[in-house]
Amino acid sequence: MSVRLVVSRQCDEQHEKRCAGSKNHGKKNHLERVDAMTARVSCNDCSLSPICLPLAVRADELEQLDNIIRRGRAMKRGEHLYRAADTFDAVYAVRSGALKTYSVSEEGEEQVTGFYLPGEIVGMDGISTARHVSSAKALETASVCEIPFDRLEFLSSRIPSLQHHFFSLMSREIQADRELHLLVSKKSADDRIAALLISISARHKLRGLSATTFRLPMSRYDIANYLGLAVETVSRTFTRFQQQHILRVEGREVEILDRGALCGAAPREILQQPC
Amino acid sequence: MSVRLVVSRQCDEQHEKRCAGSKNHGKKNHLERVDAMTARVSCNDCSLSPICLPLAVRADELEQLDNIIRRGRAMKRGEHLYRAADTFDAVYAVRSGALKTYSVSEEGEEQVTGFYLPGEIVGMDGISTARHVSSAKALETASVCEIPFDRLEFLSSRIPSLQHHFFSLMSREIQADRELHLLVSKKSADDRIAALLISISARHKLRGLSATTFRLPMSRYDIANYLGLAVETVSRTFTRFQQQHILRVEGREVEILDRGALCGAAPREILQQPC
DNA sequence: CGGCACATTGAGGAAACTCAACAAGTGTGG
DNA sequence: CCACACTTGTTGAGTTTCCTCAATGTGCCG
Repeated sequence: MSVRLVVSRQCDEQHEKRCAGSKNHGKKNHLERVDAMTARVSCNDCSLSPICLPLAVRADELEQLDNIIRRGRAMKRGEHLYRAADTFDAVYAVRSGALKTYSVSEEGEEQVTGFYLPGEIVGMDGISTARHVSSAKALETASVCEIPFDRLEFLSSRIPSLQHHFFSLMSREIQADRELHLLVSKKSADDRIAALLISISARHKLRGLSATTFRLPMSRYDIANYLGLAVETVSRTFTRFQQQHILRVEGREVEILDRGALCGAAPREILQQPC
Repeated sequence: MSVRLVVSRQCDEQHEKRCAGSKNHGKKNHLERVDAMTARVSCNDCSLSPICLPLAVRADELEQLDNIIRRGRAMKRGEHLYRAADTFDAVYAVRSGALKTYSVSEEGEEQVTGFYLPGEIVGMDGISTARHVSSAKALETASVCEIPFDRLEFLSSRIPSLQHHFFSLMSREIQADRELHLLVSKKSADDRIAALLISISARHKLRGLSATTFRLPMSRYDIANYLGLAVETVSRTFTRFQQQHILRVEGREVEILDRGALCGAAPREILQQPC
């Protein structure tokens, strides 16, 4: 039942077309060198496969999926994966590192719309417009797998479970947005920050990492922006949580000392899971 | 200050080329005439077809779609279409009237997550969990067409344009949520209310109804809840808009007197189109 | 007509914002 | 290797927007 996957297949024609149109064209070669190891790992050998796209397909179908994916594009901190108004032709699975998505209003104010950790899919908001409506930026050194959307659609119509999984992913994205809506429109600053911490904690845990100790990939500004708060409020809340022995915070390093208190502050429906 | 909020969750006119095939015969003011006959009208004869699901399929495929749809379920004001935790097995196209969706937090507080007008699709948030995560309730006398989701998935894998349209719909839902996020987390009460009014106005216009004079299907409480405000704030804002001759308000009847002021007081690029 | 949900208006208070200053960490170039 | 600019984060003081509480008005339905 196991399928051996060809490591290479890096440059099929779709890929070339895409590269040609990409603004980041110039960086490609450099980046592929940088990440030579991870770039070549097939889905089959990827540790993220249980929580990433491959979970939706049977082993014997995985090769088809594997073939359309361009793996391991490396990104440096601050680099853009795509920008608002870029043509949409792919979605991306985060392989390592972390990204944020954001849009910019006409006055130039930024709105952070999401944070993405390994195994999560970025870029689904551009489907309807054929252009990205937001931008995606690496919060730290990261790498992503590119999944050309037209091919994914084609494959989806052949593999029902993949189609379903993709509907499912988008549905989950909607759910998450609704929970965020509740958070931002009804909850206090404390609740919002607690909820974000718990969410990140849970996502770390899902990846087999510590649920209590982790490094926040984003700045206070990003947190504040995402949650609809002022930076100062975020900072003060962290300080207070620390005084109350709920957290230990040192810059971006966080240790959750009293999960119960956090959960109490943050309603649990935000987490989709018991605290 | 500026806000972005989509004109319509699902049915703006910038659709894929695929929709070119659908004929739009007489899309007049049918929406207001809720006659008993509507229950039996096939998609083919439905005045909403240019902005509803049928726009995604060719004429010769429409019959297949038509066959899986259970049409014209009538609902009375306050009646539920589904409730959170109900098993998810269908999505619904609003045929007439209006619905709201909402979830209830553990503390029992309600969070209104969306308003749905004729031609829009409700219920897509339940796909990933196989259960609805929110409830949908009629704001007034309404009727909906039920679309069993497993059949829709099956059909989607046969009709690429339908699959794409559905991805597109969900993507648009995500976009709308992101814009709402910006609105709620960054904008003033004035801006939020202005943006909602403009959104509803635009959606009415798209349906061939007046963009300046319309009746809000939802209560002040729902508006406040949706926008993350107190009812009193909504009320006061309406009053002030009226004093400033931006609106004429009489209960739920609204007339937009100064669209420019609305757009400026809240934003012009809400619409991705001139205001 | 009363009962009830919905809506408006006023007064006072509080959570979070803005402004401002400062501290610490990061990177760049001389 | 240090000086300097710059970004990021923290803390304080005063202000503002919006919320809460409370009272009253209005329309609808049995």
